[in-house]
Amino acid sequence: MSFSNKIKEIGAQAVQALWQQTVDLNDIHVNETKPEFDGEYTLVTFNLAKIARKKPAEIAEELGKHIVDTHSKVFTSYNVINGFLNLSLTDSLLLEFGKEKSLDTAVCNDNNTSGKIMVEFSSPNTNKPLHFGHLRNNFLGDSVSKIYKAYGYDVCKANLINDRGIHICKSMIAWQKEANNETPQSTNTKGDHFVGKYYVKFNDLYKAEMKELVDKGVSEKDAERQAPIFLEAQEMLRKWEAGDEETVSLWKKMNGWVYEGFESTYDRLGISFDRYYYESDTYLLGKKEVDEGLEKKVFFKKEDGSVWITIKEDPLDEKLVLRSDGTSVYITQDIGTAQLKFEQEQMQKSVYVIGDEQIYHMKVLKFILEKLGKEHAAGVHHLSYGMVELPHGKMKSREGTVVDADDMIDDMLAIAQKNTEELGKVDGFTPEELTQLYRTIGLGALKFYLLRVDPKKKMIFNPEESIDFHGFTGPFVQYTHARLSSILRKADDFSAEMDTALNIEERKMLTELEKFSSIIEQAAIEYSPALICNYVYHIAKSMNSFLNSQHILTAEADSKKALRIAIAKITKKTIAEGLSLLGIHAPERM
RNA sequence: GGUUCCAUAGCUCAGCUGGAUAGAGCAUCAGAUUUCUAAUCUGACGGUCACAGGUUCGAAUCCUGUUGGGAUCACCA
Repeated sequence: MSFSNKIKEIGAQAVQALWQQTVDLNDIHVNETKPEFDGEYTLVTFNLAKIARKKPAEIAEELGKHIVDTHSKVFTSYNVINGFLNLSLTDSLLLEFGKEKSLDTAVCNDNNTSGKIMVEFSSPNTNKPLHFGHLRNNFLGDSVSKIYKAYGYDVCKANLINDRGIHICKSMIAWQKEANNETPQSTNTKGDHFVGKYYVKFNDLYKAEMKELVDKGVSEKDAERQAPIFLEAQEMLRKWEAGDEETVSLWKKMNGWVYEGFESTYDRLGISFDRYYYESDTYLLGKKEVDEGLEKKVFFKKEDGSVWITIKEDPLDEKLVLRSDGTSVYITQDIGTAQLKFEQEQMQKSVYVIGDEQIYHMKVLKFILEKLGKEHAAGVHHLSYGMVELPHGKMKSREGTVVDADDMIDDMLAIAQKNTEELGKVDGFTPEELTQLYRTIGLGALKFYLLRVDPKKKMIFNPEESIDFHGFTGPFVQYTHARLSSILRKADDFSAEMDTALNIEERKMLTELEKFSSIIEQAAIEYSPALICNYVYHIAKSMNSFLNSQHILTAEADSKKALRIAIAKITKKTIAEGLSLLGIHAPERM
């Protein structure tokens, strides 16, 4: 149990003993003590005033005395300031923690909540390559998966490929019209970029046709629907759903190109999945669910044959679940996918990492699943995140105004290389190790940059300003890890009893390090890798400061040396494990 | 218009279920290296927490309203 929870329990027991009142653990407020006061943890007593019917200062005084008297192994002393009860932990408690965690095992192993969770993320469209915004999705999903695993869950990472629909047909049409049978191989282009090029091309053609119609006096809205190339795309979707051989084989060919491109990007990012779902498989399941829902009167059919659900009566809000021509829409396949997922994994929680522009869509999906009486509906959670925007506005693949993910990665690796070379830190590495190091640092900077911001906030990325390597960044944390590794290598296998009086710096480090597992718990509950970023940075910063004033290898006594080596070891492990929850590697040297 | 999210230092962001004098990084300025990795450390400068009310011992945090910005409300995905 974490120190903080332990103190809450002790506090509650003390209230019981002193005033014969039962308090909920949530009503015992325990904070970190502000640095200007003595102590590590502070118990807030204002809200206990009613229970104890005394002034806060008196409560704090009595509680402090009682707590320190009855738990002398945990607390050494207390002080009361303005009604705040500051408690100091005993050296022995901190030393015990230090001894236990400096053993050669993982630092975090005491979260063992059981349960199964599926995290769906990435979920790309097969008509365009990944851009910078998608990276946020991928990193978030990957990190949340890792956090839940550390939290004690059985995790299944899922990728739902949007491999069907009108947008795919658009790339196919443009390719048929313009490509003269050229392929990624013949043009030496990465498959996803190759196909993305034709998606952009379709929109160029589409726009030109629309303009022509508008010039003839057709309204813009009608022009959108009447443009011949748009009608062709619609026709192609019908053919595809009907199983037309030629269409399906073209579709397979072009999707194949895209998958190759995606795989290479995932590989570079160090991201993998346990299950892949394809909408081309699940949309039929969705139709089946819609049929069943019709029987159960959850849905209703309009005269033209389209199928709807009523979300709200007043004001009327209806949602289409099946088109009048019998083809499925986005939500149809989502209903099917949700069912398939649950049949396969029987998970309690199902997280969807999807941009916040789909909040309404996900609400509707959950609503429909509930109406259909699906037991897994309750576990559905939409982890939404804000758009990544450029200083000039949004990225739009249709218009080609995007920061491409592959280009971004290349840039980061180049910057990592440049910085390393400028600092003259390339000696002693083989060329292969250097390539690996640049990848570690470059990707570390990129992932940290995108994960450190609260997911629900939109973020602005200025491509003109490169991502920093100083301060609150991935490389800063990685550097601290490398620094500690270096010191620990020099420490060899030094061992000695570490029982010694702790100074304030040592107490501070150990107290901070102890919070790791509760940070993981909180990050899991809030689905927020940003909390891990903050914590891991905080630890790294404290450690660098610690190293500035506390000598490790030349400590004044063997016991001190042993203690500080232990602190260095725990910090190193905490950083490495924390970074790994973000999908970031911690280098031994950099 | 309905729904919903956001607004904190010049910039990018923390601030947990309300707690002590609102914190980091970047930028600017001034320092620290014969010493375990200076991709580091120490300090200075920088704030009407969008605005106005309310709740209470106590509000950046909760409630209401206002302003500004984003998203969404399709037989698109």
